[in-house]
Amino acid sequence: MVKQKPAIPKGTRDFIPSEMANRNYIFDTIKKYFKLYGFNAIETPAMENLSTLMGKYGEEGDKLLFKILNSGDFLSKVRPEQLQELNSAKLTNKISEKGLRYDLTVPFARFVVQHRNDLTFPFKRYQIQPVWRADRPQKGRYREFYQCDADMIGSESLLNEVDLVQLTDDIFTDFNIAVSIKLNNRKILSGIAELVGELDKIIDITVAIDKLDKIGAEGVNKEMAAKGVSEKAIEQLQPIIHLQGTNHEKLEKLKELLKTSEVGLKGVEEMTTIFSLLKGLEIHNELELDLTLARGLNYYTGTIFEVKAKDVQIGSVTGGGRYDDLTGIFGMPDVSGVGISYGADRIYDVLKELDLFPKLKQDALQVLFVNFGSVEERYCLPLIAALRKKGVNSEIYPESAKMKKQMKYANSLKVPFVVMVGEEEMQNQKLSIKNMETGEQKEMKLEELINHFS
RNA sequence: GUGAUUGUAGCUCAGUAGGUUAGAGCAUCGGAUUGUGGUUCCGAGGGUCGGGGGUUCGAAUCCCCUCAUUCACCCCA
Repeated sequence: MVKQKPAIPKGTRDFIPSEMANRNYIFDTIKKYFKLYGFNAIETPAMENLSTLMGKYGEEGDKLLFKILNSGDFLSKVRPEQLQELNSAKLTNKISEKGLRYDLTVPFARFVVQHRNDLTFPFKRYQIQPVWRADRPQKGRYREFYQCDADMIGSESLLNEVDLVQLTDDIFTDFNIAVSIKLNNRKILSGIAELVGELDKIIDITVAIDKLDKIGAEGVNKEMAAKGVSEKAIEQLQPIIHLQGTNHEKLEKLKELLKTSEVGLKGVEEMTTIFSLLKGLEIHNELELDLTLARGLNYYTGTIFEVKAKDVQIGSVTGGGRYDDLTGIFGMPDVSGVGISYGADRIYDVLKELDLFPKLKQDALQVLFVNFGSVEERYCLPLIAALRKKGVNSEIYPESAKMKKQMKYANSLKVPFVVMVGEEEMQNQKLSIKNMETGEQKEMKLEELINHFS
């Protein structure tokens, strides 16, 4: 037999118990706040019909979808000349009709339309599940990762945006991660594009402006020119690229700059409202209107969010925004929603790098019974059952192995107490109990041991 | 998709001006110690040197191809 090297697909990971404890800490914390803000849990399947997923994430996103081969003889419906053509895109349509979900928002939109009769609007849901992207993995980027989404749908109120900012602030404050919460508005971006007469280049412009920190103003201008943005437009964009000051000051200037654009002004108005509402609240993290924030996902139409950890070099840990008509394509038009997605895996990386995981209390094994043989086993089983009934995690070592081996096992599992019941203890109706931390050993009755844990 | 990086034991890595049977630490198993762990000492098992081809008397080491890895860009959580 050929030995096979154990391996898992690129960009995926296993989690050992100690890592799971930390991951659960993240999920539990996020879940706690989701509930606190009135969101209810739902789940959707790992796979969706490709027709549901395709075309929602932009050209790049479509490429990154994991597609599932049809079951059975998937080539039976393909004509030989179609195979000859060697056109992957065309052939894919014939042999694959399902794919792994790319995010939780689009499946959620599908879910809302499909279950509209069972839901009360405005509807608030949270969803913590893995998503898959056929990206090239690198630091903080995985092919399978968990998103923790909170969305509200069926309400245009900007109170929802304010709520999501507060939620985000609460969550990262709890994690003790200093973050910068960046806000922008697609309407403002549209207004800017309209202003300079390059409506179709809006994505190119924002992507270029997004690189301001990295390549400088001159680099940004060069990139825009390379993408075919006219010289005049670039000239007009300069005051926007160099926009500075407080959020309030920026909005005031934008109001002036965008006075000829209806959409633009609407966006400025929305952001002004949001910032003004937030002003009356206690927010612990940095809050910034960031015009360079673009977000590639196609479906955003209003406010967009992004959260970056201040002390760790990693992609954004959270992102989201408002989508005015994501449900329209599934047959339920004019329903606005807004949502946000926390990247559990990146939050994990940040917490780990900053060494911020709390010392978790031991919820694993608390008591191990040493196994001395078949007579002793029989004697111990009811004692263990009694301990378990009292909620004490206990077990007996499954074989009557050497004492040293059993103690070593207890030690590596960090079991706080080891119970020894041999001939002598059975006669005295007592248990020898060793405290593995101090090394102390005492004789006591079962009740005394139980009391120790209550 | 583009550009780099690295591939040697289960894990982390030494070892290259080409030269006998390829090493260490950790982990595992056994013993010192047949009812006492985390310290110590002794010992054992475990390797197609990522794969294929080439150069050479001789390749982990040099050359070519290939696969994988990690990182950056793009994009994103």
